[in-house]
Amino acid sequence: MRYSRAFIPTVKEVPKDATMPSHILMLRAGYARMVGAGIYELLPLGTRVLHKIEKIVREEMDAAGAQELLMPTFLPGEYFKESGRWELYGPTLLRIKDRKGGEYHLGPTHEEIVTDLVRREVKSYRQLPLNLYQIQNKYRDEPRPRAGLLRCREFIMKDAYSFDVSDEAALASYQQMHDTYHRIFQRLGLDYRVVEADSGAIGGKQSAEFQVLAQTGEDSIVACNECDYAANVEIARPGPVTGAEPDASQMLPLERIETPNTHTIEEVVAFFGPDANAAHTLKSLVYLAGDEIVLAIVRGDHEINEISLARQLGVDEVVLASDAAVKETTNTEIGFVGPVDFEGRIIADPDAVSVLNAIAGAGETPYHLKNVNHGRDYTAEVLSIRQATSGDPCPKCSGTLELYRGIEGGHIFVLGTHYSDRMNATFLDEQGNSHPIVMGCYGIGVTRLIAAIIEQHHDEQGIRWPVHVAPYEVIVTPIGKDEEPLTKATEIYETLCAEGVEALLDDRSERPGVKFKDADLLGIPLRITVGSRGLKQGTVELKKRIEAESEDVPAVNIVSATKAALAALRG
RNA sequence: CGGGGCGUAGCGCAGCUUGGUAGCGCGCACGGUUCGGGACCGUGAGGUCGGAGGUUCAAAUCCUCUCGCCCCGACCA
Repeated sequence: MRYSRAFIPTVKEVPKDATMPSHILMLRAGYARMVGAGIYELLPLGTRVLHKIEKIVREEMDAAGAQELLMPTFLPGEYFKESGRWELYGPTLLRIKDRKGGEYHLGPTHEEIVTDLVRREVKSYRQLPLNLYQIQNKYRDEPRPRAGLLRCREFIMKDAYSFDVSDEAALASYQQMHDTYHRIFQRLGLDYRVVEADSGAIGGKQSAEFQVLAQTGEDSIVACNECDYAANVEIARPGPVTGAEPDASQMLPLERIETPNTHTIEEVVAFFGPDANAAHTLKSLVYLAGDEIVLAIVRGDHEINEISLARQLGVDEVVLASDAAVKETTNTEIGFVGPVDFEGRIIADPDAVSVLNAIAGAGETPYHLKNVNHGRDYTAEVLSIRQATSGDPCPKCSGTLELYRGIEGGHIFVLGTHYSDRMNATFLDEQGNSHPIVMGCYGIGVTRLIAAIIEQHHDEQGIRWPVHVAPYEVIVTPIGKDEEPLTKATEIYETLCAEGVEALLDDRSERPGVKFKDADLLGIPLRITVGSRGLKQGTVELKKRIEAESEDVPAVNIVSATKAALAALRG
């Protein structure tokens, strides 16, 4: 491709609405443009990267025996009604009425549609196992789209569905996808962790997330520094903690202290001065669990795990009470709620119970209590309800957990017969007996991965694509106003193209600085600079985007040197 | 949905407090000088000031409503 004819609208200034590196760079380097909140255009460069990722995904899926198909995105509502997700999905489902008033929606994921296909076409165990996948646009009216391509309302997903005759066979399919995903994520050049995760609204028994490590990620995960344990903090449990009751002989008398304007743990700690720290305080949160009001207590430096709390209380979810509700039920402003004299159910984390002479809200505005002790001043049901965090013991070995931020790039599930039961998808076994088909589903956020790769591969100057996904492998940059560099660069470019190298020729009549800046911004892995200075010695320069220094190469050898450098980058 | 912020030329912004000719930088077009890390000079094109209503002789500016976008939270494969 000749740059002078390419549609690569780069921008010098940082777009106002972008804050994350991948978002900023995709806009600045001309890979994408926004059309609406969570709705993006992929420009030619972005589309080339998309196709590179899709190619890797297809190769690995096909190698695993999965078969690609294409289902519609515009769907009659009946299938989601059949499974119950027409209601369950709520406002996230983008609903449409046709001219006759019929109810339709755009597909957020396709368990129902593929299950319908399979129940119509698959009747016998002889037709199983089966793994069907597609790569297409998905639609979810997210409550809060954000960060460019990381969370969109329209996005491209690879979704695969496996169908098996038994739980054991389904687990084998799941394991195969697990392995396939490892190969895909490795080929994409990503640093990632496979973590245990909550299976959420999709319904299912077992699931694992492929989390791309990035400080800007939305998800928090913990991973052991010694074994392979890793989990989303949504479900991670810290390893054994003592939960020891404080030593009664060291308890100090309770003190009530006026503490105006201390609504957060930080403010409380600041108020009590240098001796206080968050681990010495109790965080009290009022939750609605079904019809019941529950006070949940964790240590001030810990975060509560709402999923864990809900499960142990035996409810679907717990909802943090609104400011008004807290005031109504406790007669206390947010920030001053506490366990002492609280009338109602109190659940406390073991680490909170162990705190000796803690600082806690007094249950009265604007006071806090000093020297609060479990057993003496309040009594709680002790349940592990906090999120795991850095420094916690590993639940599986003697190692220590580390906290990471991650971007959910893929998620695989064992679904069991959740959908096949509801939709009556069955097969006949050797004896002619009917059984529900056992399913699994496997997603990869393809457009999200474009952003995730950039989050891991960039510097101050721009993107640094791994070769396997770069829109072009080489950019040939003639420098200077003379004819020779352009002539020579064109010759090199044409030879590279003929040899199957994906090359971009910067034939624009721009000054060198502009071309270098753009080349770095675009993130092309290799740059060949052709200038009259070098040509006098018969050399051109070869530079890797990920290295600071360039290398002089005799012009006659540049094609083979380029191919060698590409091979080295491919690893 | 709760909290905060922002909508003025393609992009980034000033102007608004105190109503009175719509500005700057980048980009774009043309001419000239330049040419190894986002050059310089000159000329020029380009704006219903997000939208609607109101106050006023007069609204980018004041008031009301509304739409959109971003961030934090809630929520969410």
